[in-house]
Amino acid sequence: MLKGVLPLLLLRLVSDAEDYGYSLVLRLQELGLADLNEGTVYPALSRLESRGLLGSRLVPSTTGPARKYYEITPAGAAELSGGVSAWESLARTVHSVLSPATSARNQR
Amino acid sequence: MLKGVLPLLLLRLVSDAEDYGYSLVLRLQELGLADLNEGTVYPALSRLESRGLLGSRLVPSTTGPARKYYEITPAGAAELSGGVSAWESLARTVHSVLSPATSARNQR
DNA sequence: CCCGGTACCTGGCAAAGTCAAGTAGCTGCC
DNA sequence: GGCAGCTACTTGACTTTGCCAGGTACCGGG
Repeated sequence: MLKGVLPLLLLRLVSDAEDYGYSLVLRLQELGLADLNEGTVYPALSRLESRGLLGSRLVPSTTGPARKYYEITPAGAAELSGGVSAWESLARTVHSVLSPATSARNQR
Repeated sequence: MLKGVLPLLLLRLVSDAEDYGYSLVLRLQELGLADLNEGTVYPALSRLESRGLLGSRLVPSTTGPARKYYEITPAGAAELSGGVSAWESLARTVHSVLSPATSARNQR
């Protein structure tokens, strides 16, 4: 399970430069999320769009059907930055619990 | 959302020393998971027990109803160690995607 | 002309967390 | 004695979200 960070990852990738679903799937797979499925990503993108965090436009491709490029909206950027801090905070907490005394001791 | 790390946190806390649900809720809240609810923790503990990762016994208390103490099983310990590496791997991946743009300035 | 790669969508499912409420033992206060 | 309030666990309905499977469709090459 991706534990709900997927939307965050998508926002982040798209915030660099607009991109389309299929490409995002491939990028995430290469980043180490090998068993990530299209059936997971596309709905996630749709949700983000319907929440107004992403915008999209169709662009014809010469190598296949039209691609749906997504770009981040201001609301999406806000969500992203809030989400990143939430994630960092959670990750720190989890790490401090999971890792034995060595690091748990001088964590804040 | 705690996104699936909760079982891991519980296994970890219990692996230190056996403990009961209510106490675990309080400990996790103090660790920074303030909006964590009993309704989240108790079912999570039950699931872990039904999967054979935790064992339990009832112990009468002088300050209220009997407490259900959980202790980790060998299977639970295995699950824990596997889960920790999975988490750390995921965390690393997520961090590497998220970090680049969120300038290093508001890191810890 | 069909196959394989590109590209998207959908519906049904299951796991896990949230919310809300309920049950019940215990202490202390009036 | 009764009630408030803390302790402690349980349960049910609901929602999100990821997983799986399948479907549609455009394209180039053998």
